[in-house]
Amino acid sequence: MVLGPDFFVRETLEVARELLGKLLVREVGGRVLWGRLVEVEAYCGPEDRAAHSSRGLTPRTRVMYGPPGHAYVYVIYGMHHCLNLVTRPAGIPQAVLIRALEPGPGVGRCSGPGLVCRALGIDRSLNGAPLRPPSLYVVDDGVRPDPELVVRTPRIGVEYAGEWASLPWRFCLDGPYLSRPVRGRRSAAGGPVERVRRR
DNA sequence: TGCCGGATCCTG
DNA sequence: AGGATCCGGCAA
Repeated sequence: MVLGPDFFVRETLEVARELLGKLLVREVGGRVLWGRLVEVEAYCGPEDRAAHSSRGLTPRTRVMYGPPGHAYVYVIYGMHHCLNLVTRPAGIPQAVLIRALEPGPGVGRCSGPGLVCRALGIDRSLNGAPLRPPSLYVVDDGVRPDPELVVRTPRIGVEYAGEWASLPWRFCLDGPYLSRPVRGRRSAAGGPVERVRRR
């Protein structure tokens, strides 16, 4: 089933946790691209100093202040896109950053927020778009992730956010598709994970 | 109007 | 370890 606003309106940390294992689906140019969500981060503005919305309502953060179940897409470092899914009712500027997917058939490497957008053909034209077919949406296919594999860590790349940086608001489904390995865990073989060939 | 840093990725 | 590359936010 397709997840709608009543899924995304809830507590952002709860939405983030429950997004693990769901399918992110992108339909573009007659193709259906998808992957299973394995890494997300919760951004709980405006209090959360790591969240873009901690600076208040601006043209960029406008979508985060809108209703739940919409895409917030922004450009970072001048060359990459990052996809967020807006949570909470309108007026509460929070969202979940999509950091990594286990790619579906024919989909390229999706381990990292920029790579997710590259692999699924997501850019700023989707900023503010509602999460529903036929362009971009999230599907629950009934597969429940093994709770043993769910790991929480601090968020990536938000060192500037002071005490907010250390909160365990990154949610991972442990495995080979994370943007960065989870600390304190080893691969099944016990050795270093083989570096995936780049493209 | 101008400057500066960034929720990144890739190569050396 | 550093470069690519540009937009948004803030100061002036």
